[in-house]
Amino acid sequence: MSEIASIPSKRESTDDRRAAIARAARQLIVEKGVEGLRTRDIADRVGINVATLHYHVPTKEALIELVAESLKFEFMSQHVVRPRAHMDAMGRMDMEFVDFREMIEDRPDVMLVFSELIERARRDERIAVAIRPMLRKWRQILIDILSEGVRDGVYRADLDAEPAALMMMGAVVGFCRSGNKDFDGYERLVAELKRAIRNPNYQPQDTHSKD
Amino acid sequence: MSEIASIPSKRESTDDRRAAIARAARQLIVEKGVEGLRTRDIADRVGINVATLHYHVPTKEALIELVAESLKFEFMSQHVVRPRAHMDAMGRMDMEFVDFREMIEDRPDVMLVFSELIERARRDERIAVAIRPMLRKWRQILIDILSEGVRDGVYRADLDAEPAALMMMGAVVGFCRSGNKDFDGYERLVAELKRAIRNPNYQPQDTHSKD
Amino acid sequence: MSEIASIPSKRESTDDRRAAIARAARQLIVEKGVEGLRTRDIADRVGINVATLHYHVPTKEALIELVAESLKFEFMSQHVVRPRAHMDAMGRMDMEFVDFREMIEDRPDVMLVFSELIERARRDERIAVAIRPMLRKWRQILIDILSEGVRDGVYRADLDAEPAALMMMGAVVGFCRSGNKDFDGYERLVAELKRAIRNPNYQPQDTHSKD
Amino acid sequence: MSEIASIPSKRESTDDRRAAIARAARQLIVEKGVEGLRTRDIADRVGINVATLHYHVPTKEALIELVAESLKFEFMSQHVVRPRAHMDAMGRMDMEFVDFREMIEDRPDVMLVFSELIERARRDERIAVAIRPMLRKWRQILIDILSEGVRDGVYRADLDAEPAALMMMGAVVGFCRSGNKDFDGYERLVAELKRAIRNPNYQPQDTHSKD
DNA sequence: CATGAATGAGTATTCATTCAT
DNA sequence: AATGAATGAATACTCATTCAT
Repeated sequence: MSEIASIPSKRESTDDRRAAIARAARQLIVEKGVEGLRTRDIADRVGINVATLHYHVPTKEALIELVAESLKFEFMSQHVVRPRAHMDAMGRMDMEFVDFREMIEDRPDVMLVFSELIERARRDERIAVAIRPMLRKWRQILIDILSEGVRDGVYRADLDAEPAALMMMGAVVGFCRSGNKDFDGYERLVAELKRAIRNPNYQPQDTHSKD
Repeated sequence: MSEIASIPSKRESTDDRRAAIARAARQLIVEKGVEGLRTRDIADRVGINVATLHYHVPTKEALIELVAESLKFEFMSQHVVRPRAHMDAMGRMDMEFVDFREMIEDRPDVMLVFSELIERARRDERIAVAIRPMLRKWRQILIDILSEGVRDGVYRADLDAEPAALMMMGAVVGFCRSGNKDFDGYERLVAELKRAIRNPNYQPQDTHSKD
Repeated sequence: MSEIASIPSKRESTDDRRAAIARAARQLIVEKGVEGLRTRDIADRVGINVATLHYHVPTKEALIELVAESLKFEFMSQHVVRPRAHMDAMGRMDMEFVDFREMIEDRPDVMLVFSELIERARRDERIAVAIRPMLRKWRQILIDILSEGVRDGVYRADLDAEPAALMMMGAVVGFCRSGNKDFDGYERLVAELKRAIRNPNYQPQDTHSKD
Repeated sequence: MSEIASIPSKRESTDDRRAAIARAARQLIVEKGVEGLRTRDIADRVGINVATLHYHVPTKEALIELVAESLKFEFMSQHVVRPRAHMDAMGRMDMEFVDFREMIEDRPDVMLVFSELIERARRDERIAVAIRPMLRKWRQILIDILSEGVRDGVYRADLDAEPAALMMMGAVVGFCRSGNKDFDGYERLVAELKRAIRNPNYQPQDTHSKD
């Protein structure tokens, strides 16, 4: 289940090996970037021979696709775990920010690798194919929340959901890219984003909210 | 900078060569990324031998620094050209957006290369040294404008200038990174950013605004 | 042939497997040459795992020997099938040409693989050991026929059987090597070979001819 | 001009290097076959680094083409050196055999490499492109001599020049392929070939022969 | 008998960099 | 200042072979 460098664990199933390889590759991408990624290093970290690596993942291209897929899986499963249909727009947006913070705290490699792959996707169609759906889905979730929020009056009436979604994504991705580990900074950014979209005239009449 | 006006050709060509090399390198970074950058390709594009390239720029590291410097020069000179001290915050912010649009229209490589280098700066301190001042200066300019705007009442009173600046930078950089060439999209984004920070109660005709 | 009739499945399969492997190997040698021969490809074509292939044929060298043996078997059995002792030299030579034509028509791989192995035999003594007897036997058969034909006056009196045999072998092997599938060409070649050796003064109606 | 393994000879011109590489490659093909040819070995024998080898000959495919070309050059220049127009068919054919013997004695690699490439040409169109003209030219020369000889009555009237040419080529190539260094054998073969085509009724002293 | 996984020893090719001219 | 030639150190990928099950 978990081989961290030192544990040799001979003769694993391909699925387990591929998972371990994806994990090691992601770590290494964080450390050295996609350009600094070496099959040898990955094999070493997994504790297998390079040839064994190639047995499970035939080419480096396939390897990067594997990384992209592993990211996609992790990234997209997020919204499946906690059902949010019953919440209002603001609540769901809050959940987004909480989830995101959780991610950059617990699995900081996700966003860094994601950012690397975004850069690479511009020139590599195969990466683009794996990355674009993630961006698209994220954007759509935000657009949906924002649109609903505008309809319900919690967000500015003049809010244009599409660019607003891009703005939010750009803001948080930009934060992660900078390598900033300062979570206060993250909270200040989130607070500002919330103010940027909220309807200043909104009266939380029936629910009588706290703030 | 280093060439003495009276000596016309022999001595100054190094600087010319370096400029040409920087230009070619930037083009190639756009096409293939920093990771796909090859000294041979640069030399070919400049029309010189690889050995000659190394004569002018000794190592690849120095080359990337040269690129970063050339970017810095271009990026930072922007705000020097047009004096803006006399304008109000909103006007200056508008100028920012116009300048930025001009840049991505006229020299689309600037932002793409910039984005590449941001990614690289995370692992390469020498790049970081060249890149960080640019980000810092940009952020400071935005913070200044935003702070002034808040003071003058044109921007939201509850606007937190620092994260707001990051938000704006992230939004436009994110737009460029996506490789989007749709300038309508850019204008929609800019419009949304303006609404995101503006003071909804601001009376533009009135010079001394009220709450 | 080697499996004992009463034991039906378990024991005989190794021989069957080896035969199937030899067949697949020969096909692949025709397609890609000995140098392009891959154990994996053979295993795939036979429908077994590479490890299984190695169980039946331990090394690649053994594999090539197996191919050579299979060729030898096929090649040398030819002259056993039809008893020819009763025929005269010319008739037996005709049979040789007919047999050969049958072979390159029905099992075109035999000569192509043979030619590959001849080339390889020059450097690989183990292959030479398997190939040389075939060449030797073939040459001897031709020498015998030619010698008899000379004795009987059907072939030129000044014919030197040994080099003549080499000439004939070289001619037909050369034809096959070229990858030529034109059987008219083959017949023209054969006709020329026959004229090249025949005794121009031979009187066919006369059974006991003298010079 | 001549670097034989031990002489390092730094900084040669590309043409010289390519010639040396072709020479070394041919030696190695004789020793280990095309399939056993290793870029490293060639570089070692030339006395250069592998990377230097690739500088002069970019890929292995190009290397084999270079070998084929070098062969072509040597093989085809043969008939240019000594003008033979004034000779009669038999004389010219004799010259062919003498030339050929000279070749297998002085440059025994030529025919061995040639034979290797013939084998390879069946699957590699690029090699075929270099090899086929050689075969074609050789065949044409023989056909021309044979046709003239038939016309002049020195060769059999029923001789079919085309297959006869193939027969002769096959015979001598077959001789070389066998790795036979026995020149007596060669002479016996040649003698037999001559008898195989000659007109038994030809009167040499008589200039205007009769049927 | 069969197989999925593993591996050592290659193998061509790449690339930044250096050197002699 | 410029260049053709040269090179060391990598690098992804291959392949026959082995091992545990």
